[in-house]
Amino acid sequence: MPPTPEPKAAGLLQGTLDMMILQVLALEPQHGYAIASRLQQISQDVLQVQQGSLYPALHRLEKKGWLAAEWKESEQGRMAKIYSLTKAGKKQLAEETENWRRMSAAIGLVMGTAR
Amino acid sequence: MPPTPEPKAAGLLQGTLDMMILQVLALEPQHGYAIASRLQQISQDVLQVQQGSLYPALHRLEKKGWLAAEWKESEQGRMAKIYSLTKAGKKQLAEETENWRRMSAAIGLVMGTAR
DNA sequence: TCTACATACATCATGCATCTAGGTATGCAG
DNA sequence: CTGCATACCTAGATGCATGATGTATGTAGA
Repeated sequence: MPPTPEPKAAGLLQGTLDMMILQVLALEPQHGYAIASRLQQISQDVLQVQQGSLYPALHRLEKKGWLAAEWKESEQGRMAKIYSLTKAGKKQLAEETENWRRMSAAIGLVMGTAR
Repeated sequence: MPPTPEPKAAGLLQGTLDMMILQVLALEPQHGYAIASRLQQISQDVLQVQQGSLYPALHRLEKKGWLAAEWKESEQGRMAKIYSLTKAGKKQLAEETENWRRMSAAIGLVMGTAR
């Protein structure tokens, strides 16, 4: 058998995916597939974004006007849908970030992880 | 109109309620209503646990064997269902706490809140 | 006494984000 | 020509939080 299956980091925290997508796009426009890779990479493999979560999220955000999409060529020389933050998306990101801070701080208080 | 409606701290982070209930009960056995009050108080009013979330969660946790329930008199002199952590619940709490740390740290990395 | 409010439990319908599992298509390495 | 990484997508199931609603009791105040 394999060396030890590794518990495998479970799913995402509900509600944080949208925020993280906005954050990644705030740095630089990206296509979906790349966003997922970035998140996994930045988080050192803790966050694994399933495609079945990713694409619905992108469509959700675009429909709400936080994102704009455009077909372009990716770095690998293929067509890809490049997403970028709209002005409304930037505002939304600020709001969600602030809310995350409040929430995680509150949970920290409960869990005795203050500081 | 009222002085300013106050944005009102939105709901909980999906998946964190179970962990927080376990944590509160790790300090001292409590009945449901008191658990909700504690959480709100400890979090300085950021976390508002709806009864429609609370009681299903308690039943969920009891069914899984993390909690044990017993009818006793509350401090206010009424009958109340007092919940306490089982041994399995203690183990579960440790696991969920560890997972929360990993997750929130990972999100912190993404959001540039490392530290 | 009557009313309102806090305590204390509970369920149901709804909404919604995520996951699993499937599918299409292309380009490149072996 | 086979497999893998890239790149997009959807459908169905699951599971949790919410809002609404319901019951019952004790107590403070009018």
